Amino acid sequence: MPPRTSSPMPSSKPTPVTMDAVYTAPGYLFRRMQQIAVALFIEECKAFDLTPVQYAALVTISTHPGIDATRLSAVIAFDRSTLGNVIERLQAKEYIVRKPAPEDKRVKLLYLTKAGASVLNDIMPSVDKAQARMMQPLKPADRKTLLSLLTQLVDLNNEASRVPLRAEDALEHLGRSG
Amino acid sequence: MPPRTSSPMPSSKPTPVTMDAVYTAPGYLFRRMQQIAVALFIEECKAFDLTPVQYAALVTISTHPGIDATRLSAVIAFDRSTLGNVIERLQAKEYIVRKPAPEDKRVKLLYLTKAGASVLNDIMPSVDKAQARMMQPLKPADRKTLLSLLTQLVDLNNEASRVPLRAEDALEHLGRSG
DNA sequence: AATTGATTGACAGTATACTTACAATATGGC
DNA sequence: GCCATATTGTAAGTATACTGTCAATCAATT
Repeated sequence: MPPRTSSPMPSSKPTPVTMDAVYTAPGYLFRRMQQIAVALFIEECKAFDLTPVQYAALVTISTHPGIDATRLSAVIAFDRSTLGNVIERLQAKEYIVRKPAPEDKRVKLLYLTKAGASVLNDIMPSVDKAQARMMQPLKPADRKTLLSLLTQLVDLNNEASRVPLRAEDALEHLGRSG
Repeated sequence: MPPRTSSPMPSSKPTPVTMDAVYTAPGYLFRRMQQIAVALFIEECKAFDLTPVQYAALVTISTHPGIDATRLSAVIAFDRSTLGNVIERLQAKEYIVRKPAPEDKRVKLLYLTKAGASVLNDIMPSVDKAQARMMQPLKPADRKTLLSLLTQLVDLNNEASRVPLRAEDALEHLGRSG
């Protein structure tokens, strides 16, 4: 972060504030891009009535049938409480079912229904289109650079988020790789 | 987006899904980074009880005293409805006041209070620290590259979001630049 | 076996972020 | 001056995204 003024002298006066304090902040730019990403996803996928979060949950349940809610939250770095509502909605749409785990009465295991597998299969091209659209304005080389830096940054900052990604830990017992 | 399988033959079978459908999607990475950015902001600024959105609103009201809610939403690309709640909270904390506009009975103009100006001045170093922390894991050259690409991408995708940034339009009548 | 501590799913509460709708008010064309 | 249209703030409804807390359950230690 560059200093907010070019004044070389310490001063007791309030620092003059400009909109740069917002517009050039990485946090603001990430918020904008997330906003844009969600808007494009919803637009491309409106025929399917699935949100980005619901899509990520469906993908994960598809690749890890029988996963429980807590592990699912760790695998996609969602908040556990938030995920409860997401699961309810997917269940209401009959895209997933919950079965009690026989060996642990606390746990409910998650499985795709036929309708869930079908919608997941059908929505894929639209998801890809949305993902492509948000990167489209950049030159291909710049897209690669951005994606690479973003992947690094998310990985290196993993512990900073309240809900760190714990893919490996969470999936140990399932004997599957994501 | 690369094809999801290497199968050269068309097939009626469902496409096999892997977690790459989530982890390598730019939209997922933007969501993660936003999550991380908010977490770092809250952590660094917890002494001030301000959220990132409330901070951005305060900065804008500070640089554009007498702005109204609709214009404010355009300047920081917030949803107008969402902003209503944000303004209420800032008002409850007595960081801003709303005064009816004399020439238009619909409009309420926004101004910082002394307490608002004070908290904005005081929180700045913590905000800068949070912004620096989220980029810290990258090498300085990579930080610059990422920030540049991100700025370009947000700008070029502006119209894609439901609430495009309209800084200039919104501020024409105020005779100020942000 | 009984207690301690951790885990799981659920719930309440706050804060974004969007949708649609609506009443009050302004504005422009006529 | 009047009327269709647009704007402003507000509200209700949905969906994330987090904070807590809690009861039920399980596991680990004594």
